Amino acid sequence: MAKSRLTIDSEKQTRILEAAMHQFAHHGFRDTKTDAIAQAADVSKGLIFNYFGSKANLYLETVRRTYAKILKAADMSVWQDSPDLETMVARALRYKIQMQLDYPDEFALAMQAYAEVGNLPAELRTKVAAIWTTVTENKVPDMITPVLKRLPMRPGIDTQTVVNMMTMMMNLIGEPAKKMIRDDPNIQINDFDPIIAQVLQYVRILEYGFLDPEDKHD
Amino acid sequence: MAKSRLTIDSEKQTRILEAAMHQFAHHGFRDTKTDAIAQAADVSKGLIFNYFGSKANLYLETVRRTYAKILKAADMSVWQDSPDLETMVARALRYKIQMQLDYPDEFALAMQAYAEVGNLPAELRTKVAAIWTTVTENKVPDMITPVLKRLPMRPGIDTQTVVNMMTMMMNLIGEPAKKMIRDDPNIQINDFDPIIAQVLQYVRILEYGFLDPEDKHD
Amino acid sequence: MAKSRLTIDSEKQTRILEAAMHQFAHHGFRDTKTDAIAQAADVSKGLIFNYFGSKANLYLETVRRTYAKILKAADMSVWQDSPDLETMVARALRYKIQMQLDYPDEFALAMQAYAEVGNLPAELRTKVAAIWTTVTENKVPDMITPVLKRLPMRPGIDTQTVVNMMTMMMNLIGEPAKKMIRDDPNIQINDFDPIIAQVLQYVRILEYGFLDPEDKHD
Amino acid sequence: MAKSRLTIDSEKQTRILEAAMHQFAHHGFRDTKTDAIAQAADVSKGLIFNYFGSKANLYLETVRRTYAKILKAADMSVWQDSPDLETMVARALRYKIQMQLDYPDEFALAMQAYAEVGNLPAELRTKVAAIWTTVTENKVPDMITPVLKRLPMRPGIDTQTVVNMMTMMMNLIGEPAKKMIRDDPNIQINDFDPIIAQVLQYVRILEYGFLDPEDKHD
DNA sequence: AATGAATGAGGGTTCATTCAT
DNA sequence: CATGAATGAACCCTCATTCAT
Repeated sequence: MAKSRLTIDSEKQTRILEAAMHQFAHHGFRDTKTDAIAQAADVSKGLIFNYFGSKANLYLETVRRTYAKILKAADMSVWQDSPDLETMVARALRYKIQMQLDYPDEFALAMQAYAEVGNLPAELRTKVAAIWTTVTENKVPDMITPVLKRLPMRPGIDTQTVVNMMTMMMNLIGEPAKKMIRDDPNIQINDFDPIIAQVLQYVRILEYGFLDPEDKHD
Repeated sequence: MAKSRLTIDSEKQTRILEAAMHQFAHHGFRDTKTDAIAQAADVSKGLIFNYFGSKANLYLETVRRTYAKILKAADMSVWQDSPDLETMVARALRYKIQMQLDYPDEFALAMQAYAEVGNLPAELRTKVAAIWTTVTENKVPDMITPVLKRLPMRPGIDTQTVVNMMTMMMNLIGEPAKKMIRDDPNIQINDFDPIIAQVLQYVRILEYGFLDPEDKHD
Repeated sequence: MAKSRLTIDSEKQTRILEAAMHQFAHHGFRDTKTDAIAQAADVSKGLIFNYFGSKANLYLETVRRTYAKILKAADMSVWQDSPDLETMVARALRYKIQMQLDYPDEFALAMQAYAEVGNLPAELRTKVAAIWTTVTENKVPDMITPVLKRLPMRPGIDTQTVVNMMTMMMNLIGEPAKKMIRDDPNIQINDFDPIIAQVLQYVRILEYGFLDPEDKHD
Repeated sequence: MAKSRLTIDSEKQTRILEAAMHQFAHHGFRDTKTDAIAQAADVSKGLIFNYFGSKANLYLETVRRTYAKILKAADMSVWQDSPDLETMVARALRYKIQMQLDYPDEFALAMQAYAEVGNLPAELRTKVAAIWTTVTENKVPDMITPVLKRLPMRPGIDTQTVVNMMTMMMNLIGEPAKKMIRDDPNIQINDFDPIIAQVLQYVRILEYGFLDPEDKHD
């Protein structure tokens, strides 16, 4: 029978996870030192290993919980009942950026983790990838499809394809937003209007195409 | 008169660069050990330093040459005179995948290097970024704009925006293609038809939009 | 609150410093291996770096403390109130040799450090030289001048010149004494009488000259 | 029967020894790289090992020949028939400095070798020390004794003691002279007058003592 | 004989992990 | 349970020495 190894002081555990999130987000897995995490969490280095077993496992747990936290905090319903697609996109993006402002470390880690999957030690890589799969497949509800369903699609268009493209476009803001937040931590939500507008342009092209239908050339 | 430095056995140099390419591509900079490269290249560790000075410099040189090799091999003209946009995209993608089949390690490294720039040691990061800049700014011709120029654009559409979107769509195949090649090294070019078809769907949506123009709803 | 650095086990620290002193004294900076120090101190190599940061810094610290230790132990007053110069010199030399017997490694390191300053890596050289300067300028009192002041100097003789010569003569015993101690670790203080007598001869010549004043030749 | 291993190109051998002398003189044994010697001698690194077997042996040979060269060049008779001791010392010092100007590398090596004996690898140390012993015991003629013999010595004064002291005093100029030459390679012999004068002061004290014989105090 | 490319043992340093207290 | 001092495997890089040509 497995004994319940350890009594965990969840306050300390939280401090560790938060410190880990911050460090991993900013330095990546390899360049984050357990020393730094321990110091930031005001906890002994030993405790980290007591609680999480290894640096790799701490990383895993940190990533897992970070995704969970983001998903939990996200209230996707906000933009459910938008009058049209562009309004929905605009709302969704504003909401997403707002979350990025509210949870900068969480988002930074999520993006960092996603970016560095390829660099992780093989075993860790697999597990992180697994988290990613689980999250996107089971947890993130598709908010786009319902909206699309209410729109008249051109015959022959596969809805899933459109969803994919929409998703890509909406994910584009993540990186520049991170940069903007890093450069000016006091930035306001309205400062992101230009990049939102850019995405809206993309969306408009998705809707109507870039070709001129009037032009009957050849 | 004393020679400036060192006579280089280009066969060994090639072996080193190839081994380095392979290792860096699969483990990234930090997790690649000079020992492993030496062993893979069937060369002593010392020689690597004789030839390249440092691990960082070997990485740099490997990346530099890999980009150069890819660019040199790429004959962008192939799809220049396509009858229409979709044909061009199809040809371009087939060509790109063919190259990825011909140069799997090169592409893997290129993608890996691009992905891990953010995690490199500061000094190295700068230099790799510089390579990237040089390559994209000076070497890679924009093959899309000329084709677009011959097409009737809807009023109000910014060409650059369309180019960006087209580029994104065309870059999508890289990652899945890498995976497919890794999973089955004997894969044939035709096996990629489905993902090419997928991209073509994306392109068609970019051209015509996904909304049905006939449907005058509300 | 987090401690600034590291709790130091001063017993281990002492062992390290002693081992370092011994090794550096006998092999010099370059040829002393941190491995050897660790082994001699019965401590892991890592700990040396935890405590001292680098081999160079360990050297510096070892030299610094060695000088301090010698100076602290030295009670210069012993020979202050000697009836005459030769008695003072004899007492000073016996005292110095006694110290060399009590602190053989310390003296060996002091001499080695002094001798190898010129061969140290540039940065280290500067710092060791600085220690040397501090010690001689601020710590070592000039015991000779006061005694000389009480003696009638021949007109035209510069006191500083005499002090220099006296110092040289008194420093002569260091090297042979070290050798004698190394050859026979159980050597007694009286065994050094001959070399002390030798120095006294030198001193007597300094005092009275070697020329016969009676001989009015040509 | 030992075969005469190798035909030696004595021109190359000379170049090697000269380069070695220069390098060893300026960087010491450990910090001199065989690469640097080979390059300076315009000879392959391999040849050095063919001719001298090892770096240590090259060092030994270089030191040996350097001492021999200095001794051979020195014409000690120059100051033999001086009217008095001080004139002899002055002449000897000027001559010595002149040689130091003529053979800067040789003297620099001699001094460096003497200074770094303690730092040499054990085996090498022994051999270098042996050279030193041989040279001083068998080769350097005592130029001072004859002069002293013509002077009236105070009763009870041991001639050898005086010789030792005279030698010390005369060796003092070596180090400052080296420094001066290094600082200004175009320095002239007369520029050394001050330090020669200083030594003469020392000599005068040796002759007459620093005590005032007139002062019958207490 | 001469070359210099190639070797690889070793050295200083880092840092995840352990374990005695 | 918590600590953090201690460990030591690993890693990059240097350079004397070798040896095929």
